Order: sequence, then structure tokens, then C-alpha cells
Amino acid sequence: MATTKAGGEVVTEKRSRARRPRDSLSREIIVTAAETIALRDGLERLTFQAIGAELDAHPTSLYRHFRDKDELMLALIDTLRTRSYTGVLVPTDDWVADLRAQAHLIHDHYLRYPEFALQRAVRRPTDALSMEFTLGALRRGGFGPKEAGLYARAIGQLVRSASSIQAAIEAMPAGTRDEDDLTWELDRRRLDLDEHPSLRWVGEHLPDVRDPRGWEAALDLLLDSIARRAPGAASD
Amino acid sequence: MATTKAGGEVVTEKRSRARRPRDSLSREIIVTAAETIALRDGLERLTFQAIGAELDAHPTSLYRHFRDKDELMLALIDTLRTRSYTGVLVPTDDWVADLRAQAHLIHDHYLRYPEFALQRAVRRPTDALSMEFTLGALRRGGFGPKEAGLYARAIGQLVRSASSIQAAIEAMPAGTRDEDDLTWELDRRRLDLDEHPSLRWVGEHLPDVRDPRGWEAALDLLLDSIARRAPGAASD
DNA sequence: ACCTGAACACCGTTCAAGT
DNA sequence: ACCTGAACACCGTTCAAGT
Repeated sequence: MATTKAGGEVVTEKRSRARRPRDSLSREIIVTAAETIALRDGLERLTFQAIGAELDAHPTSLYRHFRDKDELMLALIDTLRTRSYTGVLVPTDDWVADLRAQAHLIHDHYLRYPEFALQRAVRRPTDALSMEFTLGALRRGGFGPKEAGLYARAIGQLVRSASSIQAAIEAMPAGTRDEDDLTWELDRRRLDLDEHPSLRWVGEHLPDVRDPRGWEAALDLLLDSIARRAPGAASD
Repeated sequence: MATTKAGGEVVTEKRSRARRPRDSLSREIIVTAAETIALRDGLERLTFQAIGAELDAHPTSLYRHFRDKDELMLALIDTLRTRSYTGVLVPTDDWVADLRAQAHLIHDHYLRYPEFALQRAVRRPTDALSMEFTLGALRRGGFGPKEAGLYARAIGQLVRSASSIQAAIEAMPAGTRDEDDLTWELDRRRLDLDEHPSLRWVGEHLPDVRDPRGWEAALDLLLDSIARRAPGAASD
């Protein structure tokens, strides 16, 4: 309700039983409405009834365009990904920098839509585009297909999944997140006195799970190893 | 269901209207029942009514022992983790091997309970135990608190999250997984002919997302980098 | 052919009532 | 104090009926 619309479109808010015009629904229109709701109200509010309300349509009318909710979710994920990924990355003459840039792009995408982090989204069409870029960079690094394939998967594992975890924490309801923080703090204070010497030893130098330095360190370490193994790399 | 109470007292078999004895319920008993259901029927079948049926108790009686479902889920996750992690790892004189062993332990745990992979489970009590071990290994590697903290987080990011993704795929309903496989194959065949030269180039050398070699490669690369940076490591 | 309405089989959760 | 029963406010989904 009370949706602020950019543009001239006006939503007359009413309990209207007005029948929707024929053929006024489409996959694209539905996905757009789904995106609006997901970003405005959160993913757990994205229901067929909410989309119906947003479109002034009956919730069950969506079943003519999507087999079930899963199909709609995948369509939405693909839409967002395509928007974030296409045409942004261009190969340079520094293949390591390219890999790093791509990692950050994907990471940023997850953090922009953190609620989608826990959604299944592998083997989707956009995956092919990402993989093509990664493989291209490794190829320019001088690797053969075998190493390139392996390292591309290794990078993918780290980037996509580390981003997922971080985004998932971000997507948690603030209350739950703080509660976890508290639990952690309490436990840590208690454990320090017992037999957790290394936890005390590291003290404040252990970055928070939400601290991006953890993820950046992992990426650096991984890329360092790969760069070192590139054919023609300086042996030190 | 519809027991016809045609006059007088009814002795017909009834679906367990037997009242549960007082104090016969506890958090532990409930968590055990929850584990049974989760492992037998899958996580999506783990509902309060299912637990109630398993225990011959009324679904709402669980609310006396758990504030809500989230609290029950966390209790279950903690139980499984504690069982997998405690007392298994012992430090050796090879700190890199220790880190690798721990990574595999955590990875195995996720793959044993793949359905829990997508559940929030950071900053739980068992995290402190894992972190203590990781930090201990890095400390024996000669790192100071600052590097140890950073690298511990880096490893954690990779291990936990890569395992999550892999387990998540494993936890998908077989139908959905195969459907994704199909989509991927179709796209790949089509894309190969277009402008995805590197995907064609890598051919069959790109491991499947489910192939454990991707994750193992990532782990090796990360540990290599860390070992190389250890104070006193051979410069090549 | 497309959209609607009513209905079904579930959820988690609350709360007054039983014992 | 602990367990139960009924009820509430939701879900996704099916299907016959309207237009």
C-alpha cells in the first residue's frame, strides 16, 4: 500500500475487484513487480498474494505465467544478475587484475542483493558469461585448459560462496544478528579464561566475520598462488 | 480422522489423544526427535507438527521449551556440530597439515548434513572451538596475532562457504538439480557456437560444480600462499 | 484464452482452557 | 506447571467457474 510511484503511473489504492484487462500480464511485468516487492519489503514478503496486490491481479493468475514460485524466483535472480554483470567487465592486459575486478563485481552484486545470497543460483545462464571471462583471463595468463578449468572453479568457489556467507549475515534481521553478536561476545569472554589461549592471544586482531578484510585476504592469497604458478612467472 | 461418536462412549482407535505425562518433554528430547525427522524425512519436513507426531505430543507443547522455530534449529545445529567437531582434531608438529585436516573435517560435516548448509550458523559456540584450533596452528607457524587473525578468517571464509555451496547443490531435490544440469548443458552447447571461445577452449577440463577437485584446489592454493608467508619459510 | 473465487492442505504462533 | 485444543493469520497450489 501507499506505493510511491516514479513516473506518471498512478495506483488507485482500493479494495477493487476490478477485473484485470486481458493479456495485461506477462512474465516481465510479474518479475518487475516481484523485484519491487523484494527490494522494498524484503524477500520474505515476496509472496504470490503480495505480487497480486502489487499488480491488482488475483494471486492465482500468476500461475498462468510461472509454473511455481521457484520458477519465478529463478527468473528474478537471472534478471538481477544480468543487469549487474553484462557489459561491465572488459579484459585488460593485466589478467590478474581482471580476475580481481571480476571477484569484486560478483561480491558487490551479492552485497547489493544480500537476501538472494542464500538462494540457489548456480548453473544459471549468467554463469556462462562469468565463466567465460574467468577462463579468458587465465588463458591470457598462459595456463592450459586443465589448470585454467581447475583454477576457475577454485576462484568461483571462493568468490561466490564467501560473498554468500557475508551477504547472508547482512541479510539477517538486525535483531537476530545482534543477538548472535552478543552470544559470541559472552562466550568469548567466558572462554578466554578457560582453555582457549589462542583466542585470547589473537585478541582484537581477529577481524569480525563481517569485516571485508577477511574476504579480501582470502582473495589475495588465492590470486597470489595462481599468479605464482602461471607459466613464465618470476620464480620469486 | 472422523471418528463417529455414535452414541455413548467411543472406544474406537483414535489418533493418539493420550495425554503425555508431565515433565516428559525436554529440550534434549525435542532436539533428538527433530534430528530424527530431519535426517529421515529432510529438513523441509521438520515442522512443529511433525515433531509433535514423533513424540506423541501436541505441536504447541514445544513452545514451552523453545521460544520459536529458529531457536530449535540453532539448538539442533549446535548439537550436530558439537558431535562432529569435539575431540577429533589434535595438533601435530605440522601446522599446515593441521589446517588442511581441519578444513576437511568441516567440509565433511557440511556434506554429511547438506541440508543445514544454507542455515545461518556463524558465531555459534562451536565456532570458538574451531577458531581456537585454527589460530593455534597459525601461531605455531610463527605468525603474529595480526596475520594469524586475518588468515584464520580467510581460511574460514573459504572452507565454510565453499562447503556450503557444494552441500547446497547436494541438498537440492534431485529433480531440480538435474533440471539445472540440463539447462547448463543446453546453454553451453548453444553458447559454444557463439562468442564464448574460452568455454569451448577449456572443453571437458572444467570440473563440474560438484567435483570436489575445485574445492581442493582452492584450499591448496590458499594454504600454499599462507605457508609461503610464514616467518622462516624457505623463500622458494 | 486469460483471469477470478473458492477451497485445500499446510505452516508458525497465540492463548484460553484443561489436568 | 505443564500439556492440549481451538483459533488466527498466513502460505503455495489446484481447479472449476466466470468473461
